[in-house]
Amino acid sequence: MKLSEGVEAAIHCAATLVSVEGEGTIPGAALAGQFGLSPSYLLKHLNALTAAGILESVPGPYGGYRLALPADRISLLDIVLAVEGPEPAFRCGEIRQNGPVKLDRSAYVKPCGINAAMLRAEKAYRKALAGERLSEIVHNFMTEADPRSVAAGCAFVERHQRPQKSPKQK
Amino acid sequence: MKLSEGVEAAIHCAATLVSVEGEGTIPGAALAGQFGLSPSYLLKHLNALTAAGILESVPGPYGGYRLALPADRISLLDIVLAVEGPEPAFRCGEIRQNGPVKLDRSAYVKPCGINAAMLRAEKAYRKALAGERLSEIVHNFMTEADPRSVAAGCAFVERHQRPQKSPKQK
DNA sequence: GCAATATTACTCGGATATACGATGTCCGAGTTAACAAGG
DNA sequence: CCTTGTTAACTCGGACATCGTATATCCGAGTAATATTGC
Repeated sequence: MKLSEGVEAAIHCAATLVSVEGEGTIPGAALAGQFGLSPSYLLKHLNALTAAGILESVPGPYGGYRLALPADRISLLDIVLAVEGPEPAFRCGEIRQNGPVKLDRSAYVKPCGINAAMLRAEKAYRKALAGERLSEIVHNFMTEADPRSVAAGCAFVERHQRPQKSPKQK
Repeated sequence: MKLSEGVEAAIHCAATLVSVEGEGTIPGAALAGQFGLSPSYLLKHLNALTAAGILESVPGPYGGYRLALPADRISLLDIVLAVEGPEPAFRCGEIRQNGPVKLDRSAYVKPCGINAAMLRAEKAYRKALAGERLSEIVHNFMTEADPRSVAAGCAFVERHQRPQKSPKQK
Protein backbone atom coordinates (compact mmCIF):
# COMPACT_ATOMS: atom_id res chain seq x y z
CA MET A 1 0.00 0.00 0.00
CA LYS A 2 1.84 3.02 -1.17
CA LEU A 3 0.93 6.03 -3.25
CA SER A 4 3.05 7.07 -6.19
CA GLU A 5 5.46 9.90 -5.75
CA GLY A 6 3.61 11.95 -8.34
CA VAL A 7 0.69 12.47 -5.99
CA GLU A 8 2.74 14.69 -3.75
CA ALA A 9 3.95 16.73 -6.70
CA ALA A 10 0.46 17.07 -8.12
CA ILE A 11 -0.98 18.35 -4.85
CA HIS A 12 1.80 20.85 -4.35
CA CYS A 13 1.35 22.18 -7.87
CA ALA A 14 -2.40 22.46 -7.51
CA ALA A 15 -1.99 24.26 -4.20
CA THR A 16 0.43 26.69 -5.81
CA LEU A 17 -1.95 27.40 -8.66
CA VAL A 18 -4.62 28.47 -6.19
CA SER A 19 -2.79 31.76 -5.69
CA VAL A 20 -2.80 32.61 -9.37
CA GLU A 21 -5.03 35.56 -10.16
CA GLY A 22 -7.89 35.30 -12.63
CA GLU A 23 -6.93 34.02 -16.05
CA GLY A 24 -3.21 33.90 -15.34
CA THR A 25 -1.17 30.76 -15.83
CA ILE A 26 2.12 29.26 -14.68
CA PRO A 27 4.24 27.11 -17.01
CA GLY A 28 4.88 23.54 -16.02
CA ALA A 29 8.62 24.05 -16.26
CA ALA A 30 8.45 26.77 -13.61
CA LEU A 31 6.53 24.50 -11.25
CA ALA A 32 9.05 21.74 -11.80
CA GLY A 33 11.88 24.09 -10.95
CA GLN A 34 10.15 25.27 -7.81
CA PHE A 35 10.00 21.73 -6.45
CA GLY A 36 13.23 20.41 -7.91
CA LEU A 37 11.51 17.92 -10.18
CA SER A 38 12.14 16.75 -13.71
CA PRO A 39 10.05 19.05 -15.92
CA SER A 40 9.24 16.39 -18.48
CA TYR A 41 8.02 14.03 -15.82
CA LEU A 42 5.91 16.54 -13.95
CA LEU A 43 4.12 17.26 -17.21
CA LYS A 44 2.80 13.73 -17.22
CA HIS A 45 1.02 14.23 -13.92
CA LEU A 46 -0.19 17.72 -14.77
CA ASN A 47 -1.53 16.23 -17.94
CA ALA A 48 -3.50 13.71 -15.89
CA LEU A 49 -4.97 16.51 -13.81
CA THR A 50 -5.92 18.31 -17.00
CA ALA A 51 -7.61 15.22 -18.40
CA ALA A 52 -9.57 14.93 -15.15
CA GLY A 53 -10.85 18.47 -15.52
CA ILE A 54 -8.99 19.82 -12.50
CA LEU A 55 -6.55 21.96 -14.43
CA GLU A 56 -6.70 23.84 -17.70
CA SER A 57 -3.71 24.09 -19.99
CA VAL A 58 -3.11 26.88 -22.48
CA PRO A 59 -0.43 26.36 -25.12
CA GLY A 60 1.86 28.81 -26.80
CA PRO A 61 3.95 31.66 -25.41
CA TYR A 62 2.63 33.06 -22.15
CA GLY A 63 0.90 29.73 -21.73
CA GLY A 64 0.85 27.36 -18.82
CA TYR A 65 -1.58 25.82 -16.34
CA ARG A 66 -4.37 27.19 -14.23
CA LEU A 67 -7.13 25.72 -12.09
CA ALA A 68 -10.23 24.74 -14.01
CA LEU A 69 -12.45 24.90 -10.92
CA PRO A 70 -12.70 27.11 -7.85
CA ALA A 71 -10.40 25.88 -5.11
CA ASP A 72 -13.23 24.97 -2.77
CA ARG A 73 -14.58 22.57 -5.37
CA ILE A 74 -11.32 20.59 -5.56
CA SER A 75 -10.64 17.90 -2.97
CA LEU A 76 -7.56 15.80 -2.38
CA LEU A 77 -9.59 12.81 -3.51
CA ASP A 78 -10.03 14.36 -6.94
CA ILE A 79 -6.27 14.79 -7.30
CA VAL A 80 -5.40 11.33 -6.00
CA LEU A 81 -7.89 9.64 -8.29
CA ALA A 82 -6.67 11.64 -11.27
CA VAL A 83 -3.05 10.61 -10.72
CA GLU A 84 -3.46 7.07 -9.39
CA GLY A 85 -6.48 6.04 -11.38
CA PRO A 86 -10.01 5.36 -10.19
CA GLU A 87 -9.77 1.65 -9.44
CA PRO A 88 -9.77 0.72 -5.73
CA ALA A 89 -6.54 -0.17 -3.96
CA PHE A 90 -7.75 -3.64 -3.04
CA ARG A 91 -8.56 -5.71 -6.08
CA CYS A 92 -10.28 -8.99 -5.31
CA GLY A 93 -8.77 -11.69 -7.48
CA GLU A 94 -11.50 -14.15 -6.50
CA ILE A 95 -8.86 -16.59 -5.35
CA ARG A 96 -11.56 -18.35 -3.37
CA GLN A 97 -12.57 -19.91 -6.69
CA ASN A 98 -9.07 -21.05 -7.60
CA GLY A 99 -9.03 -24.18 -5.45
CA PRO A 100 -8.88 -27.73 -6.78
CA VAL A 101 -12.52 -28.39 -5.95
CA LYS A 102 -14.61 -26.64 -8.55
CA LEU A 103 -18.03 -25.57 -7.40
CA ASP A 104 -20.74 -24.32 -9.68
CA ARG A 105 -20.62 -20.65 -10.53
CA SER A 106 -23.92 -20.16 -8.76
CA ALA A 107 -22.14 -20.81 -5.45
CA TYR A 108 -20.23 -17.56 -5.85
CA VAL A 109 -22.97 -15.11 -6.69
CA LYS A 110 -22.66 -13.52 -3.26
CA PRO A 111 -19.72 -11.11 -3.21
CA CYS A 112 -16.60 -12.07 -1.33
CA GLY A 113 -16.94 -10.92 2.28
CA ILE A 114 -13.27 -10.04 2.50
CA ASN A 115 -13.53 -7.86 -0.54
CA ALA A 116 -16.59 -6.16 0.92
CA ALA A 117 -14.79 -5.43 4.17
CA MET A 118 -11.76 -3.99 2.42
CA LEU A 119 -13.96 -1.83 0.23
CA ARG A 120 -15.80 -0.51 3.27
CA ALA A 121 -12.52 0.65 4.74
CA GLU A 122 -11.45 2.18 1.47
CA LYS A 123 -14.75 4.02 1.25
CA ALA A 124 -13.95 5.64 4.59
CA TYR A 125 -10.55 6.62 3.22
CA ARG A 126 -12.02 8.27 0.18
CA LYS A 127 -14.63 10.04 2.23
CA ALA A 128 -11.90 11.53 4.41
CA LEU A 129 -9.91 12.55 1.35
CA ALA A 130 -12.98 14.15 -0.20
CA GLY A 131 -13.35 16.24 2.96
CA GLU A 132 -9.91 17.78 2.55
CA ARG A 133 -10.47 20.68 0.21
CA LEU A 134 -7.68 22.47 -1.56
CA SER A 135 -8.96 25.87 -0.47
CA GLU A 136 -8.73 24.89 3.18
CA ILE A 137 -5.21 23.54 2.83
CA VAL A 138 -4.01 26.74 1.20
CA HIS A 139 -5.81 28.84 3.79
CA ASN A 140 -4.14 26.97 6.61
CA PHE A 141 -0.80 27.37 4.92
CA MET A 142 -1.24 31.11 4.58
CA THR A 143 -2.23 31.63 8.19
CA GLU A 144 -0.20 29.03 10.06
CA ALA A 145 2.99 28.40 8.12
CA ASP A 146 6.22 30.27 8.64
CA PRO A 147 5.98 33.80 7.13
CA ARG A 148 9.20 33.32 5.21
CA SER A 149 7.82 30.23 3.53
CA VAL A 150 4.58 31.98 2.64
CA ALA A 151 6.48 34.96 1.24
CA ALA A 152 8.64 32.70 -0.88
CA GLY A 153 5.56 31.00 -2.30
CA CYS A 154 3.89 34.29 -3.15
CA ALA A 155 7.09 35.61 -4.73
CA PHE A 156 7.28 32.56 -6.95
CA VAL A 157 3.74 33.05 -8.17
CA GLU A 158 4.35 36.75 -8.77
CA ARG A 159 7.45 36.02 -10.76
CA HIS A 160 6.01 33.36 -13.06
CA GLN A 161 2.41 34.37 -13.33
CA ARG A 162 1.50 35.08 -16.95
CA PRO A 163 -1.50 37.34 -17.30
CA GLN A 164 -3.56 36.24 -20.23
CA LYS A 165 -5.06 39.58 -21.20
CA SER A 166 -2.30 42.15 -20.87
CA PRO A 167 0.91 40.65 -22.24
CA LYS A 168 2.52 44.06 -22.64
CA GLN A 169 3.41 44.35 -18.96
CA LYS A 170 7.13 44.03 -18.37
CA MET B 1 -2.41 3.59 -4.65
CA LYS B 2 -2.68 -0.13 -4.80
CA LEU B 3 -2.23 -2.95 -2.33
CA SER B 4 0.00 -5.88 -3.12
CA GLU B 5 -1.62 -9.08 -4.24
CA GLY B 6 -0.29 -10.90 -1.19
CA VAL B 7 -2.71 -9.06 1.09
CA GLU B 8 -5.66 -10.88 -0.39
CA ALA B 9 -3.93 -14.22 0.02
CA ALA B 10 -2.91 -13.46 3.59
CA ILE B 11 -6.43 -12.53 4.62
CA HIS B 12 -7.95 -15.63 3.03
CA CYS B 13 -5.41 -17.85 4.76
CA ALA B 14 -5.98 -16.23 8.12
CA ALA B 15 -9.73 -16.56 7.70
CA THR B 16 -9.33 -20.23 6.87
CA LEU B 17 -7.19 -20.84 9.94
CA VAL B 18 -9.95 -19.50 12.17
CA SER B 19 -11.82 -22.77 11.72
CA VAL B 20 -8.92 -24.91 12.92
CA GLU B 21 -9.63 -26.54 16.25
CA GLY B 22 -7.39 -25.98 19.26
CA GLU B 23 -3.72 -26.74 18.69
CA GLY B 24 -4.17 -28.04 15.18
CA THR B 25 -2.27 -26.68 12.22
CA ILE B 26 -2.52 -26.51 8.44
CA PRO B 27 0.59 -26.69 6.23
CA GLY B 28 1.34 -23.72 4.04
CA ALA B 29 1.42 -25.93 0.97
CA ALA B 30 -2.17 -26.99 1.59
CA LEU B 31 -3.30 -23.40 1.86
CA ALA B 32 -1.48 -22.54 -1.36
CA GLY B 33 -3.24 -25.39 -3.13
CA GLN B 34 -6.62 -24.29 -1.85
CA PHE B 35 -6.24 -20.86 -3.43
CA GLY B 36 -4.24 -21.86 -6.49
CA LEU B 37 -1.12 -19.99 -5.43
CA SER B 38 2.58 -20.70 -5.64
CA PRO B 39 3.45 -22.47 -2.35
CA SER B 40 6.91 -20.96 -2.07
CA TYR B 41 5.57 -17.49 -2.59
CA LEU B 42 2.71 -17.79 -0.15
CA LEU B 43 5.24 -18.83 2.49
CA LYS B 44 6.80 -15.41 2.25
CA HIS B 45 3.59 -13.72 3.28
CA LEU B 46 2.72 -16.28 5.93
CA ASN B 47 6.20 -15.71 7.27
CA ALA B 48 5.45 -12.00 7.56
CA LEU B 49 2.28 -12.78 9.50
CA THR B 50 4.30 -15.03 11.80
CA ALA B 51 6.87 -12.32 12.40
CA ALA B 52 4.06 -9.92 13.27
CA GLY B 53 2.73 -12.31 15.92
CA ILE B 54 -0.51 -13.04 14.09
CA LEU B 55 0.31 -16.65 13.20
CA GLU B 56 2.39 -19.37 14.82
CA SER B 57 4.41 -21.82 12.78
CA VAL B 58 5.38 -25.29 13.93
CA PRO B 59 8.06 -27.12 11.96
CA GLY B 60 8.52 -30.80 11.26
CA PRO B 61 6.03 -33.48 10.21
CA TYR B 62 2.47 -32.70 11.23
CA GLY B 63 3.56 -29.08 11.33
CA GLY B 64 2.02 -26.02 9.76
CA TYR B 65 0.40 -22.74 10.74
CA ARG B 66 -2.16 -21.73 13.30
CA LEU B 67 -3.51 -18.46 14.67
CA ALA B 68 -1.43 -17.00 17.49
CA LEU B 69 -4.34 -14.92 18.80
CA PRO B 70 -8.08 -15.37 19.21
CA ALA B 71 -9.90 -14.36 16.03
CA ASP B 72 -11.66 -11.44 17.67
CA ARG B 73 -8.29 -9.90 18.50
CA ILE B 74 -7.13 -9.89 14.87
CA SER B 75 -8.17 -7.04 12.61
CA LEU B 76 -7.66 -6.53 8.91
CA LEU B 77 -5.36 -3.66 9.80
CA ASP B 78 -3.02 -6.05 11.57
CA ILE B 79 -2.79 -8.24 8.49
CA VAL B 80 -2.37 -5.37 6.04
CA LEU B 81 0.38 -3.78 8.13
CA ALA B 82 2.16 -7.11 8.51
CA VAL B 83 2.24 -7.72 4.75
CA GLU B 84 2.66 -4.19 3.40
CA GLY B 85 4.82 -2.75 6.13
CA PRO B 86 3.96 -0.15 8.75
CA GLU B 87 4.98 3.02 6.91
CA PRO B 88 2.12 5.20 5.68
CA ALA B 89 1.02 5.13 2.06
CA PHE B 90 1.75 8.80 1.56
CA ARG B 91 5.38 9.64 2.16
CA CYS B 92 6.12 13.34 2.23
CA GLY B 93 9.33 13.94 0.31
CA GLU B 94 9.51 17.53 1.55
CA ILE B 95 9.69 18.74 -2.01
CA ARG B 96 8.62 22.14 -0.74
CA GLN B 97 12.27 22.54 0.31
CA ASN B 98 13.70 21.50 -3.04
CA GLY B 99 13.22 24.82 -4.81
CA PRO B 100 16.04 27.05 -6.05
CA VAL B 101 15.49 29.60 -3.26
CA LYS B 102 16.93 28.10 -0.11
CA LEU B 103 15.30 29.24 3.09
CA ASP B 104 16.70 28.60 6.53
CA ARG B 105 15.79 25.27 8.05
CA SER B 106 13.91 27.06 10.79
CA ALA B 107 11.30 28.06 8.19
CA TYR B 108 10.23 24.43 7.86
CA VAL B 109 9.79 23.40 11.46
CA LYS B 110 6.03 23.34 11.01
CA PRO B 111 4.97 20.11 9.33
CA CYS B 112 3.82 20.23 5.74
CA GLY B 113 0.07 20.90 5.67
CA ILE B 114 -0.42 18.61 2.70
CA ASN B 115 1.28 15.78 4.48
CA ALA B 116 -0.87 16.38 7.54
CA ALA B 117 -4.05 16.27 5.48
CA MET B 118 -3.06 13.04 3.75
CA LEU B 119 -2.17 11.47 7.06
CA ARG B 120 -5.52 12.46 8.52
CA ALA B 121 -7.27 10.61 5.72
CA GLU B 122 -5.02 7.61 6.12
CA LYS B 123 -5.78 7.57 9.82
CA ALA B 124 -9.45 7.23 8.99
CA TYR B 125 -8.61 4.36 6.66
CA ARG B 126 -6.67 2.52 9.32
CA LYS B 127 -9.38 3.09 11.87
CA ALA B 128 -11.91 1.52 9.53
CA LEU B 129 -9.60 -1.41 8.86
CA ALA B 130 -9.03 -1.89 12.57
CA GLY B 131 -12.80 -2.16 13.02
CA GLU B 132 -13.03 -5.11 10.64
CA ARG B 133 -12.30 -8.10 12.83
CA LEU B 134 -11.43 -11.48 11.46
CA SER B 135 -13.99 -13.18 13.71
CA GLU B 136 -16.78 -11.08 12.27
CA ILE B 137 -15.76 -11.74 8.69
CA VAL B 138 -15.74 -15.49 9.25
CA HIS B 139 -19.05 -15.33 11.09
CA ASN B 140 -20.66 -13.47 8.22
CA PHE B 141 -19.24 -15.98 5.78
CA MET B 142 -20.64 -18.91 7.74
CA THR B 143 -24.14 -17.45 7.99
CA GLU B 144 -24.56 -15.58 4.74
CA ALA B 145 -22.47 -17.30 2.10
CA ASP B 146 -23.69 -20.07 -0.15
CA PRO B 147 -23.95 -23.36 1.80
CA ARG B 148 -21.92 -25.22 -0.82
CA SER B 149 -19.07 -22.78 -0.43
CA VAL B 150 -19.17 -23.05 3.36
CA ALA B 151 -19.21 -26.85 3.15
CA ALA B 152 -16.22 -26.85 0.83
CA GLY B 153 -14.27 -24.66 3.21
CA CYS B 154 -15.05 -26.86 6.21
CA ALA B 155 -14.15 -29.97 4.24
CA PHE B 156 -10.78 -28.50 3.37
CA VAL B 157 -10.01 -27.74 7.00
CA GLU B 158 -11.12 -31.23 8.05
CA ARG B 159 -8.91 -32.83 5.47
CA HIS B 160 -5.71 -30.95 6.24
CA GLN B 161 -6.04 -30.24 9.90
CA ARG B 162 -3.16 -31.79 11.81
CA PRO B 163 -3.98 -32.35 15.48
CA GLN B 164 -0.93 -31.67 17.56
CA LYS B 165 -1.66 -34.03 20.44
CA SER B 166 -3.09 -37.20 18.93
CA PRO B 167 -1.19 -38.07 15.77
CA LYS B 168 -2.35 -41.68 15.87
CA GLN B 169 -5.75 -40.86 14.40
CA LYS B 170 -6.15 -42.13 10.85
C1' DG C 1 2.04 55.02 -40.37
C1' DC C 2 -0.76 50.81 -40.65
C1' DA C 3 -2.13 46.15 -41.81
C1' DA C 4 -1.26 41.67 -43.31
C1' DT C 5 1.89 37.93 -43.37
C1' DA C 6 5.67 34.91 -42.40
C1' DT C 7 8.65 33.73 -38.74
C1' DT C 8 10.03 32.26 -34.42
C1' DA C 9 10.08 31.03 -29.83
C1' DC C 10 7.60 29.05 -26.34
C1' DT C 11 4.12 25.94 -24.64
C1' DC C 12 1.93 21.29 -23.91
C1' DG C 13 1.35 16.23 -25.45
C1' DG C 14 2.47 11.54 -26.39
C1' DA C 15 5.83 7.83 -27.64
C1' DT C 16 10.10 5.83 -25.94
C1' DA C 17 14.13 3.93 -22.44
C1' DT C 18 15.43 2.82 -17.59
C1' DA C 19 15.31 1.55 -12.41
C1' DC C 20 13.23 -0.19 -8.65
C1' DG C 21 10.09 -3.18 -6.30
C1' DA C 22 6.76 -6.86 -6.23
C1' DT C 23 6.32 -11.45 -7.85
C1' DG C 24 7.78 -16.06 -8.42
C1' DT C 25 11.22 -19.98 -7.66
C1' DC C 26 14.75 -22.61 -5.60
C1' DC C 27 17.58 -24.90 -2.12
C1' DG C 28 19.08 -25.39 2.79
C1' DA C 29 18.27 -25.67 8.20
C1' DG C 30 15.46 -27.54 11.69
C1' DT C 31 12.20 -30.58 13.85
C1' DT C 32 9.51 -34.49 14.80
C1' DA C 33 7.52 -38.85 13.84
C1' DA C 34 8.55 -43.41 12.52
C1' DC C 35 11.57 -47.32 12.39
C1' DA C 36 15.13 -50.52 13.65
C1' DA C 37 18.17 -52.60 16.76
C1' DG C 38 19.62 -53.88 21.16
C1' DG C 39 18.65 -55.03 26.00
C1' DC D 1 8.17 -56.51 25.17
C1' DC D 2 10.34 -52.06 26.23
C1' DT D 3 13.97 -48.61 25.62
C1' DT D 4 17.13 -46.11 22.91
C1' DG D 5 19.44 -44.48 19.02
C1' DT D 6 19.18 -43.73 14.10
C1' DT D 7 16.98 -42.62 10.08
C1' DA D 8 14.15 -40.24 7.11
C1' DA D 9 10.54 -37.39 5.63
C1' DC D 10 8.17 -33.33 6.13
C1' DT D 11 7.95 -28.63 7.69
C1' DC D 12 9.35 -23.70 7.58
C1' DG D 13 13.00 -19.99 6.45
C1' DG D 14 15.86 -17.20 3.74
C1' DA D 15 18.67 -16.39 -0.61
C1' DC D 16 18.31 -16.03 -5.72
C1' DA D 17 15.98 -14.97 -10.75
C1' DT D 18 12.11 -12.78 -13.33
C1' DC D 19 8.45 -9.70 -14.47
C1' DG D 20 5.71 -5.47 -14.31
C1' DT D 21 4.98 -0.91 -13.13
C1' DA D 22 6.34 3.63 -11.85
C1' DT D 23 9.90 6.69 -12.98
C1' DA D 24 12.55 9.49 -16.05
C1' DT D 25 13.60 11.31 -20.71
C1' DC D 26 13.32 12.80 -25.39
C1' DC D 27 11.28 14.60 -29.55
C1' DG D 28 7.18 16.26 -32.16
C1' DA D 29 2.49 19.09 -32.72
C1' DG D 30 0.30 23.34 -31.81
C1' DT D 31 -0.28 28.28 -30.70
C1' DA D 32 0.29 33.09 -30.05
C1' DA D 33 3.32 36.94 -29.84
C1' DT D 34 6.71 39.26 -32.73
C1' DA D 35 9.34 40.93 -36.42
C1' DT D 36 9.10 41.97 -41.24
C1' DT D 37 7.43 43.65 -45.43
C1' DG D 38 4.35 45.69 -48.53
C1' DC D 39 0.78 49.21 -49.05
